[in-house]
Amino acid sequence: MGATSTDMEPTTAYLNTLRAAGGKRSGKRDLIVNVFLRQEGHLSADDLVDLIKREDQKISRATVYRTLQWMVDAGVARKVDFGEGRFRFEHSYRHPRHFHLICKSCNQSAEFLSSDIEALIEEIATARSFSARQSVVQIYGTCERCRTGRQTSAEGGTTELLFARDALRIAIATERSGFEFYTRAAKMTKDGRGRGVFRRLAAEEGEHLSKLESRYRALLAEDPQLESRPTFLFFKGAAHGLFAAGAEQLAKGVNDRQALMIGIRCERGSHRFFKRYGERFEDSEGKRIFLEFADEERAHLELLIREYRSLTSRQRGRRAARGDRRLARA
Amino acid sequence: MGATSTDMEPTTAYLNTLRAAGGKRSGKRDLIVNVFLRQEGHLSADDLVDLIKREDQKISRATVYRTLQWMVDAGVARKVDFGEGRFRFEHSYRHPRHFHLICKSCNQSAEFLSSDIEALIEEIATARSFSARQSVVQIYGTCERCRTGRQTSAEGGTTELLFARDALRIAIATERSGFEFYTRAAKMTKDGRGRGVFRRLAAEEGEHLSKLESRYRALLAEDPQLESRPTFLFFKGAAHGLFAAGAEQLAKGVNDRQALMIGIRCERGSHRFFKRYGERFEDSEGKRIFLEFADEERAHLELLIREYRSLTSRQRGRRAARGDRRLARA
DNA sequence: CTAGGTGCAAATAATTTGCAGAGGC
DNA sequence: GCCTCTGCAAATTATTTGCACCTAG
Repeated sequence: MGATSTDMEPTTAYLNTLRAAGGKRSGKRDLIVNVFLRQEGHLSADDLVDLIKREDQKISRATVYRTLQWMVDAGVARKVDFGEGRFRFEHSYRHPRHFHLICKSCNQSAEFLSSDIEALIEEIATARSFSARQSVVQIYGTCERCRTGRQTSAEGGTTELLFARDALRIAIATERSGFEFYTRAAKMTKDGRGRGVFRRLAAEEGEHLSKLESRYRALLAEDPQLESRPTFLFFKGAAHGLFAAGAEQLAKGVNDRQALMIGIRCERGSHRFFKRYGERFEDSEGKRIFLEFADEERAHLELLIREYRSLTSRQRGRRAARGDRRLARA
Repeated sequence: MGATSTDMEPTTAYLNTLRAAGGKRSGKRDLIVNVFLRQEGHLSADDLVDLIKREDQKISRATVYRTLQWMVDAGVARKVDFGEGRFRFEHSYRHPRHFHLICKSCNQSAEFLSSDIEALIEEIATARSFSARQSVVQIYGTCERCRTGRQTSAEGGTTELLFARDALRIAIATERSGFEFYTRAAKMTKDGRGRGVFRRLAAEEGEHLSKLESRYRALLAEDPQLESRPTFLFFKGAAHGLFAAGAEQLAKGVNDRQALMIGIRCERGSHRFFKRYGERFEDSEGKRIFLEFADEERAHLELLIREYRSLTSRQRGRRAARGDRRLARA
């Protein structure tokens, strides 16, 4: 029913890309694909047949099934199974893989993503030496609306906007703790050159932080209710892991080499996180934010690694010099 | 194919319980249930029909379906959906709810449990004010055997033994860190009475630890390969969370009240964990271990809470006394 | 005797397939 | 003209149901 694609252009462009990729031809397949992409939510094959019938009486159920299969192969659609004894389909355009909350009472389903769960799943697969291609997480139960009767707090909104919002929130939290981390590290580093590196990184993080904050404000302008909508992307590491943990370690007192080490670990962790999610979402604000970020973190990472190498080689040199002196004394 | 129920007695006893609960009568339903319970793994309705046909030619497919439904209602079986377009069934006797690794290549499925994932799922459901009744986690991909061709490291083994093994491992790790925690706490507590409490708890944890260790050895005797089988129950908190985190906090230096507080938090956490998993597994070694444990932790918890109250009331008394003196001076 | 259990065959429901004709390039 | 897509109807697969009959309590 919803049928509100913000604009039609990207859809067409997107389809052309896919048509090329799919390698097959088009006829009224286009009609089916277009109707499908106009919908939002999870359609059963039958739902789609009904919708198509409104525009073309003589379309066959078999064609709809065949087109659905084609869309799945082409990557336009994903087949999802809510245990109803039939499959449903959701489109994947500007819509990353995600998990589901499924209400047994109204049969509606809500979506979420949890980096923490994904990380655990990866760990488990590795521990069992299982090579995971895809995973399904479904929470069955009763949604708020069905339980309380009344409208729930600002449901819905495009996944695209929600993803961008959460991406930005996480990016901001990370930048903030990165900024703190480098500021603190700069204060406690004895080596003059290392101090310079940390200062420079702190400055960069600070600058990027303000850019992100203004981008966040711009995003809020697009949908006044955006801030009150429920979380889509869960990631505990954002605020508490990564740099925050690093900052805690710093507080315990470390030497310059250790500080660099911690910085490297933090940057590597956040680079991985942003890369993973950046790659998941084709052509969207969230993707751009994450990939830019991943790039910046990679640059920092490289800088830190260079600095680490330089520091250890200088230390080795000094140790060698001391050794020479010791030899001379002997 | 497997068909190795360690002993037949518990199955029969179990069925009697259920028959009473189910409220319905038995005929060749018993045959179907028995054949079903003898199998292990995930059977499709059709697999079961084939198996039954071997023992009774004239049994009807419909009866098998009806009995399967009855078993699900009675709690003997669980219906699982691996997205094949049909359902499979697994029995729940001595077999807690769990998650699945599903190999797309050989269609075999392996089981696991992750307390960490479950905790995250609960958190997400709460954040979205969704009341979760049940959740599904499925990892699709390729298993080791299909990938490497050769036999994988000591696969299989009853879920029951695996669960008991992992339950014991976690219990031992927890006791160990609990022991360390209380030993350290006793050392640094100034208040004489509080020190006594911590010492007593340390002694209890130590004693229980050795009991658990001998139980673990006994378990290993039941299946020589047990120790090399893959992990079934994943729980990061076991070693690193709970008491270990508490011990770390202690190391930073705290006063007596704070030490009690930390102890309370740790005991509460482990009590919850053991209760949750203890309740999940009916009539098994794993269940007994976990519930005994939950009980012991609860007792400790109560002791700590009593001590905390007593300490704060004594402090209040002292503060009041100081206040009186101050008033007298004025 | 009577509620529920059982077999058999027919009904559903979701999805797939064979085949002859239509359409794009 | 060739290759693929499409419609239609029949086939397949998984599961359920109506109905007459049977059986345990």
